[in-house]
Amino acid sequence: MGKTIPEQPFASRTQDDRSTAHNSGYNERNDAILKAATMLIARDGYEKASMRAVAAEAGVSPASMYHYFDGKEAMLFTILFRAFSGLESNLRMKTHLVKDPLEKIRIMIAEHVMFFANDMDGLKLCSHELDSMTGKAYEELHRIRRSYYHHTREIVNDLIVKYDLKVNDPHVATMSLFSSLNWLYRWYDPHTSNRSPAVLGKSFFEQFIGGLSGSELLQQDNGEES
Amino acid sequence: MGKTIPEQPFASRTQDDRSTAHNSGYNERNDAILKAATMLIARDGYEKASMRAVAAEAGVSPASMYHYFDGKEAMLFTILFRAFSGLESNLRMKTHLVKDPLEKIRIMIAEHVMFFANDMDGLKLCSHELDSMTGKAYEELHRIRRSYYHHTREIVNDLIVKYDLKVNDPHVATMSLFSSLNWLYRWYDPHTSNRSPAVLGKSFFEQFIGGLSGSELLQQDNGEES
DNA sequence: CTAACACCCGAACAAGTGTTCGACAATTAT
DNA sequence: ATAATTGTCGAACACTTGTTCGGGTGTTAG
Repeated sequence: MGKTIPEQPFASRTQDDRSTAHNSGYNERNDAILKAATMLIARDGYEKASMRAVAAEAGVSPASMYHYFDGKEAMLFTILFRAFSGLESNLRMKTHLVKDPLEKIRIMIAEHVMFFANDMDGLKLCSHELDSMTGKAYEELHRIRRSYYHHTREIVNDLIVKYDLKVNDPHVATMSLFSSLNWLYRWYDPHTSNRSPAVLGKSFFEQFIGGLSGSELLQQDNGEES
Repeated sequence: MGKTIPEQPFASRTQDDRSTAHNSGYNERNDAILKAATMLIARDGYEKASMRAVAAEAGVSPASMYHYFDGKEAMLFTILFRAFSGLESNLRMKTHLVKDPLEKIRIMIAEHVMFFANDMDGLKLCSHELDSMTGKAYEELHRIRRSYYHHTREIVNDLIVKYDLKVNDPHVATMSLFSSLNWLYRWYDPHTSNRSPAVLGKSFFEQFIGGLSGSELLQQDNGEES
């Protein structure tokens, strides 16, 4: 019941102020901790992955972790912040010069799947552990997430307008697309599967467009409301 | 690291042997505990929802809980078992007499959404807390889940054969459908939304069929492989 | 040389965890 | 009435949790 973290400020940038141009060893240890934490939280969940276990995996003492991070939640925040903002800025970059919304949404799906393949654990945490955050840290991550959604949603809107699609419910369609992408971590492992990320992305793309366009199988009664 | 639960047998039936036809008060308390546990685990997660909190919510002392359940994991098992097997048996029942696979898949989707609307917390746990289970209990739940998938997958296969659909990847299509359904708890609340479960189910159905059928938007080059 | 600073850790702390034990009341069976 | 069983709980146990404290290194700055 009692909130452990009252209302931490949570500096937005993940790059730490502590690295003062000298001392190259700092970021190595910092990243080692983040890498260990990402792996263990992805495997065991945020609550079950203890600081001691993360410290052991990173080859550091538990006490030393607090030299790099303010606490456990701040650690998860850094992981999620990097993943979320990487996802969003990558989308912005890759679609910036593209005009056709059909091509834009194709790129968005392909890039998301690729991003997942390159950082499975990180994306799993984005899908599974966002609720472990509280307060302003949660709100900031949620903001980035919403921005990612809005960006995608605008592409979908342009798509509908340009190709004059009769879409039943654009919001449900967009949420279904995100569902497919966010659920990936439950069944798809690019290192094991015979489906490459590129092929999987293509399947998602075609299904999404087909779902938007509708099917000739459903032409028995059209546009009937009470 | 040490496994708290070595390899519990986990009797398959959730109805307890303790109710010997008399004593009507037993099941009341039993269900009150399960209801409290479902709510708190859905809200706080399995690890964070403590036995003491569940006991307080159910109006029972922590010690009394062990008169009804062997432990915390056994409690979650009962919740998940009821939800999973309810979902599966309901699907089997509702599609048993139906012939057309198109109608079958329509029913499957509608029933799943309805099932979710009637037990949001329970279905959330199915999507979010299955990994909290271990050993044979996990395997048993996983078995039911797989059975649910296989049942759905067979309908999809029949659908493809009967309507001669050119589906790129049936497995990916089916997983996308499950993604949409399992991701529901992240964004849809039937008590708040203006979309009724029936309407939402219809949208899902049409999108899924459209995704299977493909779109005329994608006819620029067809069937080209290296 | 001295002071400052980043870095690191063993040990401890307070709080919380799931679970068990023993005792007491209430109900049921004989 | 007596015995047995069921239900209930306060108190405690053993353990883990995130975190802090004090005191160490080793390196750099003045």
